[in-house]
Amino acid sequence: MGTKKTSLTMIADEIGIKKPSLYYHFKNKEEIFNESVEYILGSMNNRLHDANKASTSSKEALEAVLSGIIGFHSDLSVFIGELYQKPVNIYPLLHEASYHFPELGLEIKNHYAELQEQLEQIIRRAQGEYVINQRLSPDSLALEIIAWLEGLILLSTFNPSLDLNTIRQKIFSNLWEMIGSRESGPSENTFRKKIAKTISLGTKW
Amino acid sequence: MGTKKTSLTMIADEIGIKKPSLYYHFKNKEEIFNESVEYILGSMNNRLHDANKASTSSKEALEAVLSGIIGFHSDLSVFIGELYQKPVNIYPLLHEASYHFPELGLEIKNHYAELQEQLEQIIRRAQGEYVINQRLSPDSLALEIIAWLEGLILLSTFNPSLDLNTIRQKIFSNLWEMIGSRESGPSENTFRKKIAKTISLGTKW
DNA sequence: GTCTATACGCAGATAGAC
DNA sequence: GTCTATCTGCGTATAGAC
Repeated sequence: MGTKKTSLTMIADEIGIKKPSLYYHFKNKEEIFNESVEYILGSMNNRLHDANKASTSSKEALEAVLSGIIGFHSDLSVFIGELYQKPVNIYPLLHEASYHFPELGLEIKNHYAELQEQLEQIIRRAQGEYVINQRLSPDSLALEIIAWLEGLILLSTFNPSLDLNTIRQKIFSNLWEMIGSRESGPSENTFRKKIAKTISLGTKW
Repeated sequence: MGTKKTSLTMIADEIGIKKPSLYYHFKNKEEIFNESVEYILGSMNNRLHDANKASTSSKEALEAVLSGIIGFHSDLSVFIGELYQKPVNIYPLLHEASYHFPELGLEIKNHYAELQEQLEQIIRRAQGEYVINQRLSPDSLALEIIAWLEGLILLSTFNPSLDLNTIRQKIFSNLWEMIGSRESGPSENTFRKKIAKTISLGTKW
């Protein structure tokens, strides 16, 4: 059944009750597991929703969403870190959940789909404002940004010296250096057209 | 102790012997776990070494190393997939190993450090050849490429429709679109200078 | 080298007292 | 709501026969 590494005894000890008392609140271990995952997904979604709502420019929106994901994981780390001293990565948990319980797997897939769509919208807006390289397809880029960030979170759990909160600014500026627009928008295009027109007019004369 | 999800009974069944016979070959479960992780790290390192050796251009080298990582995970998936029907991601295994056993954790850290250094060298070479954007710092970029790829592998285990082997070309071209050089290198710069010189000579006459 | 038999501990889970 | 007592099953591990 569910997370084999976390026993009911551990859970009971942590919240200060005895093991059998858990069965008053939950049907079985699977129910504890399911509700935990749903709670985590719910609070992550809330956070992303708030982040997107509060920001104005497309650049700000993208950074707010990514900061939201990092912040969420940091909160989890601190929350659990007081007991086990190690930062905790929730992706193995989500992976296991989606492996064993199809309904949860579906919710997790939906979570990713929503996140991807949210990023896609921000990217399209940013491309419309000539802030992001137009040659990058929004759906692929959204997926790759999610992968990039989750990979960084994964690596930061391996490597304690890689603290995402301290290098956040550096990471973001690297990201913009990579995905930032290479053209300067329509203003300069019309400027170039004007020059070309002037030159062609000039050669005619 | 080690991987709680995989019991000795499962291992014994899989290789066709009885459970107690495992104790003839290994001292205990921990030894099985340790040697497995070391075997995996070793074969991954061999693969990366071969990939880097066989390639000529810096672009080829980078793609070969990344393909090596993807290929390694695919092989693992097929290898285990015949029994459990699901692609397997080794990062949770590495994570657990580094969590429980400090010596293994050190080896895993070294593996990542080597990989990062290998990528860094390729990136420096590519920047010297004006193939990769010079404004990206090689160490950060190496780390972020590793994160990007591991994130993609992680997501592909969640989402079966995301098959890295089929979209490999698309991923790579996106990567180059992001990190590719924005300047044209000294060769074209001198070409431009020559043109400018020619024009100025022309106007002189 | 591989087996059967067996020891011991801890997991999840239930019954029933307070 | 929380507890003590207890059940059952599976885990790792060992002893000793073939």
